[in-house]
Amino acid sequence: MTKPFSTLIDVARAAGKSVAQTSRALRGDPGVRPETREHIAKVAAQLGYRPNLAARSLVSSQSSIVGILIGDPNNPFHIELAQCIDRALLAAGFEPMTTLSLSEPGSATNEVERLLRLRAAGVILLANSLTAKAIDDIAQSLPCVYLGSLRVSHPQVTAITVDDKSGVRQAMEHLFALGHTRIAHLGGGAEASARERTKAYCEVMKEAGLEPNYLRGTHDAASGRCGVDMLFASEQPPTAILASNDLLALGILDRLRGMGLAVPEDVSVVGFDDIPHAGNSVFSLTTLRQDTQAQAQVAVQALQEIIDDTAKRTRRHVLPVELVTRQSSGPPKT
Amino acid sequence: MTKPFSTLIDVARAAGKSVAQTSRALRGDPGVRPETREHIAKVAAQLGYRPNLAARSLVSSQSSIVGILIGDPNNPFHIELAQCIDRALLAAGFEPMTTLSLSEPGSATNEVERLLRLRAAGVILLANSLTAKAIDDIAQSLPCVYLGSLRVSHPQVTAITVDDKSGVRQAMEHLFALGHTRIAHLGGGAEASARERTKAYCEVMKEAGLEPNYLRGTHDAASGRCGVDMLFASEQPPTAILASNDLLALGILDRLRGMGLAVPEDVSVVGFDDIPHAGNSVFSLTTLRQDTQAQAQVAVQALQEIIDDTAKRTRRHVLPVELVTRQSSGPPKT
DNA sequence: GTGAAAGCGCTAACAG
DNA sequence: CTGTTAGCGCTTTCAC
Repeated sequence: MTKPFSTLIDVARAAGKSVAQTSRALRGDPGVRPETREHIAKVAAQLGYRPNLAARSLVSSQSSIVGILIGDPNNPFHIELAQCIDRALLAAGFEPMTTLSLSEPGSATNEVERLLRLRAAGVILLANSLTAKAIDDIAQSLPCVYLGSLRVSHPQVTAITVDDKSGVRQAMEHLFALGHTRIAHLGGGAEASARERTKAYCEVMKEAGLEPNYLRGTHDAASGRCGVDMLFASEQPPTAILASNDLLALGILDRLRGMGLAVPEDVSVVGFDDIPHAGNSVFSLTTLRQDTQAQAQVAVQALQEIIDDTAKRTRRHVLPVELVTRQSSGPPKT
Repeated sequence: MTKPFSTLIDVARAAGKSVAQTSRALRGDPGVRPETREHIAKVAAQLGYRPNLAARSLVSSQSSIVGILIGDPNNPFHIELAQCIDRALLAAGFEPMTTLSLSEPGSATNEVERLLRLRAAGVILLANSLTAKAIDDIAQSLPCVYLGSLRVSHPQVTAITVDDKSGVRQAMEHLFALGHTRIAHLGGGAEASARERTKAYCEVMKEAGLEPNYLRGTHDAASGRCGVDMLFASEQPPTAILASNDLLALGILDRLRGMGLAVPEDVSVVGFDDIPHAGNSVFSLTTLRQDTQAQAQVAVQALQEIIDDTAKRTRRHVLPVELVTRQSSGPPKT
């Protein structure tokens, strides 16, 4: 157990070549004769040689590790997105390093600190409810791409955003077309995308000459249940509810059912994200689908550009969303 | 941007001390005068010094990175478990590195290869459906702890197992007590824990003088739906179904509802894991709760022991499960 | 094409 | 308690 790994020197010696040439050969550097390269490769394989990433990182003063900071691990949508990013990162030659334990306060800072110590190549932030200042700080200390809406006031951070406004509009027009007017909205927490959606809801309602009726909670099922209780405490309950995300919508569906209200007969519900569960026939949730693949692709490419310092002026990428109509929405009873 | 990070030498120079002493001070090594330590710490903080983990790893020839290989990222239970492990690892001074993209074939091997290049301290495998041989190979190349059942024939791998047998027995006794005799079972895929549960089901049925009636699929909702179709194609459908995990159970519930069957009036359903969704009133699933915290704790401690080479003979840890009774189980109709 | 040699930032003996 | 020094494994000039 004294020397479990063979080194470049071992390989060089065994191949009868110099370390320099061995290094070049193994890395695919052009300046090596094909037969030499092949020979070295064979010897390396034989010795079970594995490059020591730490040594490589030390000499090049940066590693290929890229952190993925998941905003909410309990949200299947974040997991799906993270998976796509993981894959895209791998394809681009990075070492993805996902962090799940972002629940504790200040852990994002801790996580970034760890990435900094690792001399990570960059970090991808998934819809974290971080303050704009915190995101700025991170972006300043290492290449960073943020997925999710971001207040326009922060142009120095590269953000991949989904078109929240258009999504909300699609959903609302769907409900209007169905004949709804008493449309309530349950919003999310501190994430900028939650704010955007709530804002868009208010806009659309006002445009239609209707009074916005909304509450803000957090992006989880519990908040959805709670929201229903509050919404239905009024004497003029809504006939449709637009949720800021699917988890919230699932909570709404759950409570509605618990109260003996039928969906969509008594109340229509629309979500946002299209998480896997949403398609279940128990829920069959009408929702707004995001293209996670595309988001991941764009995010990784944007990160690469920041790292290469070839970042274009386009520091904001907006991707479309698409309405998926299922059983949870229908015409109002009256 | 030529030198974004200050080094130990910078700190030493600024503090008027030697690198050795600076290193010791910053690491909390005993041989440093308190005031010296403080002074160095202050200077380091001032300079925004961050130890280069790569350099540290290089000289000590191993890093503190520990990989977490999630078996199925789409299973909330795995995510929850991974989160607990992440936290436990962090608390033990390791750098957790979770991998989500384990869906592709052979990716576990790739992932391990990456960890090896990183000279990772170890790896924790979450209920992967890896072959016994693959797990053995991994365990041989770096410290490894497996969470989930493992065939007894592989004593060289340290495994943290939940008491599947006792869990199944609890569930079955609950159903027996309710009056069920036509109890079917939907099993999981290649993971050893799935096999264990199916095996236990058969045992208990036979003990009760009943004929086992089961199908095996995979640990996901789709498989559950499909299983229901097959189970109810017979002229003597079951009055209760024991699912190998909650995802499967959720799929069962979903299809049952789609077929117009009431739960638990027409059919009782019991799951395994107690994922967050299981408690929703839409599902209200009777299931077997696992103590993820405890599992994580034990896993990290076991890993530590392997690394320190103080591993005891106890290479197998079995943790209890507890039946949580909810609305999805009740007496049969007849 | 190829090789020799100079470090990357840090820890761990070894001396004082 | 403190400082000097020798590498850890690798990439990278710079010669040949």
